[in-house]
Amino acid sequence: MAKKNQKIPLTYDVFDTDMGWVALVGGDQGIVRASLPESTPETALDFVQPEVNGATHSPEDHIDARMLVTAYCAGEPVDLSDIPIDTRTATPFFRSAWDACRSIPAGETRSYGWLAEQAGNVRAARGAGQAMARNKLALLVPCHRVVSSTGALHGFGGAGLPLKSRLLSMESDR
DNA sequence: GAAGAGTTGTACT
DNA sequence: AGTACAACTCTTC
Repeated sequence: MAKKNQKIPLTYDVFDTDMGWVALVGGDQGIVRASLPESTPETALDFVQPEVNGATHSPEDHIDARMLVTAYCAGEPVDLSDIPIDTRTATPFFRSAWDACRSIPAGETRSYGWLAEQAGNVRAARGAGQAMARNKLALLVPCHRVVSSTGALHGFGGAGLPLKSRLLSMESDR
């Protein structure tokens, strides 16, 4: 008990969606880490590998999250913000940025500047971008709805860019 | 349209 | 505590 590092019991789950396999890792407070839809469950798990290490496979604990994410990937207008997320490991700025990002309605896009302003400082657009970059909650935080001020689809780590475009198209077409 | 400078925040050493 | 890095935005050529 000397350490104040409270290791909460983590549980993970992997399931197949219309877009691919998604892995979720969560604790008592909510989802701690989530992966993007991948071609194979192995890849999805690899995305959350640092968290899965030591976690227990408990699909029952993420039954609602699985249902929501599955519906979302199928094109259903579900509200992913219903899924509880645990951002205790992140800084207040990140938390605010993610919260603001979840506040963006489906089909709409906001700029990093807007996100930064919601988080506290409009000048912190770069920091806001980093908040999205370090976002561990993938689909749960609609970071794909955040674009640059000029409207260009920036960043998204490469492999996520096509997915971002696809998600935007799906939401916009809806 | 393209290039360069400026600011803020996080992570690592 | 200081340094390095980042998915930005704005001003100027």
